[in-house]
Amino acid sequence: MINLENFSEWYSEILERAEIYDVRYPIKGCGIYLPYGFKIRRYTLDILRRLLEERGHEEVLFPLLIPEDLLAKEGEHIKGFEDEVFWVTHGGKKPLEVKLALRPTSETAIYYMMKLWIKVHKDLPIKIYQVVNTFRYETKHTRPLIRLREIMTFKEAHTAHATGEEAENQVKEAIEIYKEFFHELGIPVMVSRRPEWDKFPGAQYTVAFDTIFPDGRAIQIGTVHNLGQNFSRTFDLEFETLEGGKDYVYQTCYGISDRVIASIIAIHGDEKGLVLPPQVAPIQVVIVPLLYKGKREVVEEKALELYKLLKEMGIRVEIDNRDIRPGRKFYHWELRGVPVRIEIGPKDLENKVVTIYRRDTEEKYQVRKEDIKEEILSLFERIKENMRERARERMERYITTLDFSEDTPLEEIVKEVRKNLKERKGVILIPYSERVYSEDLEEKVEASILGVTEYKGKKYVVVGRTY
RNA sequence: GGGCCUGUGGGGUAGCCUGGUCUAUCCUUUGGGAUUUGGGAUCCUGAGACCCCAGUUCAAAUCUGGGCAGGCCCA
Repeated sequence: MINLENFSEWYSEILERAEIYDVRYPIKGCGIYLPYGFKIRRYTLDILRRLLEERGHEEVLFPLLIPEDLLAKEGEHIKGFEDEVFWVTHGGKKPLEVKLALRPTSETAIYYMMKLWIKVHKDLPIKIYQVVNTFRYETKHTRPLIRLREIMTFKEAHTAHATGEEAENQVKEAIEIYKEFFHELGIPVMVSRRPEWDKFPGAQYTVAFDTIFPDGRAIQIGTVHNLGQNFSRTFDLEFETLEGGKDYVYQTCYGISDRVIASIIAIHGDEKGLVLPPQVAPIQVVIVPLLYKGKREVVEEKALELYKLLKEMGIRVEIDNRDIRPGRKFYHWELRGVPVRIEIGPKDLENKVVTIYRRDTEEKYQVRKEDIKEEILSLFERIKENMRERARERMERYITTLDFSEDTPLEEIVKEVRKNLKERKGVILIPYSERVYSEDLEEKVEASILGVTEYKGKKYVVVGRTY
């Protein structure tokens, strides 16, 4: 129904037809979350908020504008962003004395304030996060929800700690949170430490989460940074230690963006449209009554009864009462990825059952009326599990492991990697060695080194084309 | 960063080369009505478009320049 061969085309068609995101706003890289898309976003963020708050994070909200001097304070950091900052230069007709940046990210804004908040070790740790829009003046191709000029959803967490060890543990916690988050969404990920040349500007090191899209390109969907004392030194985040001395705080930050929404769509979707994990589906169950003349009222009544039952269970349920043919409704809701559809018709009433259709496997089966409650709950679990498993398998097919020895000539490695990238797409894993782990190799194979990762107990360099 | 291409109702298109026949084609969408309903029904009747600015010309959807927006290829 929708061509899966051309991912790019499939993706834009889904966004439009499933009413997730409207790309037609007249500014490059800026679009609109439509109600349906917005709900997916909200339920996704609900999960993330829950996971963060369970582990002691608190939500805050910082201003969009950052004065130039503040943004420029950390040398390495600003270098990483200066070419892509949007500037507010005027107030009305008057030029501003200090230009104001639309935040490309909020480290500098937040750390300026942290200085006011931190005096002694008892003020630590601080674990805060916010969900905001950020801006990057992208010159390359923008892509809806993947490469935006206005990133509408950026969940950024920032922490400050009394010791390096604590910060290190915080990095681990963040990784755990994100792992759990992606697990909930059924999005398979690879976790790797980014190479020096590709880490977050100003960070000591960066750990990144990547998944692989159906076209075989890798995409970064989460990052965790250990900032050490880089920022705390420039922002003078000094505190009195337990022993009465002075030290600068140790910081971490980690972020998730709109790309998660793009991933939910891309990773699980099929030729019929979206397939949504139940936790983030705006409508979890849709009831389609089959209205034959003469038997209309009975069916409608039973549908309403069922609706009330599910509603009481806290399920997001709707009845589709539109006066169009059932087939049309089926396609409509399948396109939108509704996980479960329940059909009720005269035949079902006779047999005291309902007909259930699950979106992920496209199976249809009957359930006795009295078993519906239990069935739906366990079905949600089965759907989650199945989607996760299927996505994992799909990604595995895009992971190619190559085996080289220390004396394999570099040219041969390059040749093999290029060949495999071309034929198999996805990512190529090369046994770790220093001569391979260099920017030089990226140029030779015309792809990026995502980093170093553990895979099936061995250490590999991960290479792939990225978004 | 360099190169190529495109812009017509909400979406997809025909027309553009060779200006006039355009009151702009077809599919989809959409309002109203009839009929139908276990996988995209049908009929009747309405609605809806030449990206923006300037230029050439008696005349521009069509030609020229610029802007904006989008797509593709190479680094």
